[in-house]
Amino acid sequence: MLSNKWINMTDTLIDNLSIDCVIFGFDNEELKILCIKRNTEPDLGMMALPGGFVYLQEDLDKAPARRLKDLTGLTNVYMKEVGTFGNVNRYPLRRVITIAYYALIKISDYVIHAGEDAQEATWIPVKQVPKMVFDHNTIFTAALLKLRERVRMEPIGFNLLPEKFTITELQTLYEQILDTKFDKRNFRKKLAKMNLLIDTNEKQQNVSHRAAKLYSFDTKVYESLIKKGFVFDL
Amino acid sequence: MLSNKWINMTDTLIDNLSIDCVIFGFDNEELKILCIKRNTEPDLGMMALPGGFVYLQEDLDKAPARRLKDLTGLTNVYMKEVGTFGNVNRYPLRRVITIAYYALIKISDYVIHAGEDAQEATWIPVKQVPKMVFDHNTIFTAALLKLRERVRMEPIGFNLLPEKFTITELQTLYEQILDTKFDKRNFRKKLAKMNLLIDTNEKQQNVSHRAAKLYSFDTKVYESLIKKGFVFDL
DNA sequence: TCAAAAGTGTTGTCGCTACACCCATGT
DNA sequence: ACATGGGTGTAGCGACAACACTTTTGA
Repeated sequence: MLSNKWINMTDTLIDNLSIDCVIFGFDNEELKILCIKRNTEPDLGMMALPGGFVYLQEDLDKAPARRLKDLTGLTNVYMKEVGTFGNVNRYPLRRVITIAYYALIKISDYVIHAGEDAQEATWIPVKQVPKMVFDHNTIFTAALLKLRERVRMEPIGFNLLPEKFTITELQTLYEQILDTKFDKRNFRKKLAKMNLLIDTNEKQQNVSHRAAKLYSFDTKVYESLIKKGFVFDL
Repeated sequence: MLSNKWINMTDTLIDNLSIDCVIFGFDNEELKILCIKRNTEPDLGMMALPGGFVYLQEDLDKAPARRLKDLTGLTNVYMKEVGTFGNVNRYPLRRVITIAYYALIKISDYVIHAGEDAQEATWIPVKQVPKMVFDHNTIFTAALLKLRERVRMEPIGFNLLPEKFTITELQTLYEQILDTKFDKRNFRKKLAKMNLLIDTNEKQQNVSHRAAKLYSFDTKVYESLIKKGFVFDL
């Protein structure tokens, strides 16, 4: 056991080890990630993934959760490791390796909590991500690949959609993530077989066409599907 | 760009960042990993995964390759990242986070090069892995899960089998990795459809039963299968 | 001639894909 | 009434699992 009896190390940052977050969100049209403008040197003002350093007395996976909370106000967010990026010269000032994570959040939740962070954070469609600092484009690409891989193993839509959503929204989400098109009828059939959706008996409001039914996820079924390593091929 | 013009940093180790390797091998009967007895404190003499620290001037993924070469004499080995292990107290002396990798090697190759390393390295069946130091059992379990996941995406058998092998050996390998049994006929049928095997026109020697044909992998087909993200479900 | 593993086909079931029309709602 | 997306069923095909016997070889 480490002890901080003699020296208070709680606020000490490890300066050769950082974390970066690829935060995915879905606005019912496009899959997006949250980018910031750097407010420190080097490359002040350039676009970047939100990231930061790890405290000496902080478990590694707590660091991205902390960063995410600072930025969005959200806690208990779905978050997975993407991988490690450790080329010698990836960071210009000194040797820093970074651990990348991706997070899935509901944009609607984020909107409520926005503005707590001073940095300009913006949602950028994954198909229009600009040149970012350091190796952040590489990290982003790796994160998107991981998401595509994972989406077949776990019913991830759960984390990106609002509490109540239409089946078309769910289908659009999967089409955006996997960059494909699905047949509407087949999609609904497969989904139906999973017993994953609960009919809320509500409908869309104020749409200029037939209003779609709103559904929510059945958390129980969701948990058990994950547990048995279900393959979620849509 | 970092410069080592003024200080020679080539031999400087980063002391809060280590790598650990889960090295898988297959002896035509069981799936095994290579473990060592620690020859340094702490926990001298206990079983551990081979690992080490990273040089300041070394790309992160070069470190496990270097460690593997020191231990086995092998280069150009199939190697993938497992993940990062960074709990505050995982290493007793100080805060060290570790990046774990898994490697797939042909045991037959290893035997030839054995003995170059002073540490006692032993092959241990994955079903009989003992208590190891620190969080190495957690790392091993994560690596095995990754391997099981990956084995469905890439024809990994390639890396674990000798140049020439029988179909039964290949089947046994997959059964060992996934901890299941397959039907012999169905296994062979699916395999045949992939065009992945080349008949070497040779047979087993000195077996006290009907000798099996020896096959080798068709590297071309293998590459193209990987490229198109083939799902290798057996 | 026995033991031990190699090798080989068929059948039923299930899941997948492809495909086109009517329905509800707001303007 | 029209424009817009919501919602529904069927048929053919291919993939998969289950299943048992004959062949080769060495002892």
